[in-house]
Amino acid sequence: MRLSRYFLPVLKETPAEAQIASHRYMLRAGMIKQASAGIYSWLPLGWRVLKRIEDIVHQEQQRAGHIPMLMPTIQSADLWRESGRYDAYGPEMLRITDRHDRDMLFGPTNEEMITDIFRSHVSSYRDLPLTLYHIQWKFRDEVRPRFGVMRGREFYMKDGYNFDVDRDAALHAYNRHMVTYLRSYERMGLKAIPMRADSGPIGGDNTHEFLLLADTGESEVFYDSAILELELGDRAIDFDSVEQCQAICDEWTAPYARTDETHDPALFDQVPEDRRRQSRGIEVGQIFYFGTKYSEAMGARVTNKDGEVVPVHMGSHGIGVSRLVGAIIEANHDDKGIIWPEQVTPFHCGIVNLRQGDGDCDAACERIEAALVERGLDPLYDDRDTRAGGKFATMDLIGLPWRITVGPRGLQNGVVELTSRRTGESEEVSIDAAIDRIGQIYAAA
RNA sequence: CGGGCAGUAGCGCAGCCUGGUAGCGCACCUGCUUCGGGAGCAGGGGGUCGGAGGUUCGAAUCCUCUCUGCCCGACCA
Repeated sequence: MRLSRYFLPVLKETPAEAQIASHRYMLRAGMIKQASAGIYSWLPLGWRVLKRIEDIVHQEQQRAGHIPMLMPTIQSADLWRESGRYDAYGPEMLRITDRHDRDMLFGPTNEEMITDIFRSHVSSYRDLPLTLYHIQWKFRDEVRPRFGVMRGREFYMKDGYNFDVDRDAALHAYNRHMVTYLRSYERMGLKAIPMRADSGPIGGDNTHEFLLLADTGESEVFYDSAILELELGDRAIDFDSVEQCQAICDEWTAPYARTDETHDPALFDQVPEDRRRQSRGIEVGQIFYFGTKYSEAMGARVTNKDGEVVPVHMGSHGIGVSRLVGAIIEANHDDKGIIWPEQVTPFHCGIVNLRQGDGDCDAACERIEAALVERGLDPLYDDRDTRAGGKFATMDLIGLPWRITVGPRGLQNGVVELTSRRTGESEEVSIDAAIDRIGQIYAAA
């Protein structure tokens, strides 16, 4: 993509309303524009990151056999009256009336709707296990939205629902989700820690939330630093294997890790002192097993092997996709701007032409751009006729992990500069070597 | 929902106290010079001062109401 033809409205100055780094940088980098409190338009650069996160979530869910679908944003109040949550949810739920004076709502979550779909079409244990999910916009009318997309009213979330014949099967689904979540975060270049949590209004007795360590997090967290060493890597996982999923979950839940809601100082004291950590965290996902809470209320039953009609055991699982964009920035930035992990970066590499209009520089940049595109990568070529300083500042702000700088001085010696946004380290290499290096970096990631 | 603050050009702000018909920086447009970390000079465009009512000869400025946004708290993915 050529910057001169793109839409990247960067701001030199920080809008007054933005308090935390991710919000400031998302506005300044032209990723989002506020539409009203807690509601944002996603401009092209922000949209790219959102989609990359979404892609990873889709891939990891489907790898585990979970089935994608899409439910509407607007729901009928009737379903929510059945579960009893129409009254229980309170003013956080945005209630809408249509032209026929019917009560509607903008969905804050989809347990009722998915349960309705399930009960309409499934009646035998033979059709289980079943896990359906979608990635869709949600709305919660927060009293006080803040921190940009980190705590918006409208937000983009993956929410999945498992249906199983009994508690054991549902607990395997729970474990399976924990594994898919761990892998998803890892693939985004993040260290998210599963922590025992409160179930809140969704209900249920088994729940973990996943927290990203960041100073601006909303939760106080306590953990054993040993958990930071754990890595799934690219190990082969059989998601049908109860034992393997259980083993991975055991591994990740063995070290102490809790939020202030469930913190137990006595247990924490048993962690060796040099490994005790206290910090702040951002919640980027949560998994629940809640048994038959909704299936009983809404009559989602199947006939089991013994011919008995039983309510299905369910769980729900969420990843805050739009929130992750902000959370990743909170965990990856410096005083110049964002530093994207390679796995979610909006463009793989920036190309800075220091002397726009110079035949050699233009040709070299175009050659680099074409070669990277040829390799299936998305470079962002800053071909604007502006000075070097502005181009560097823009690249630093939008945080592309790699930058190839092309100038007349280097070209005379047959080299360009390859710079890491994260370390700031630069090296002078030939054009071909720069292209190869970028290619290799992304082939590995 | 309690407490606080703010709405003046796309963004950041001054002007308001002490009423006299709107200004600065950045951004934008034109020209010339410049060109490896947000250039310089010259010229130019853009605002019914959030909205409604009131006081006054006259309101960005004073008064009343209202809308919107932000911060702290309670709440939350």
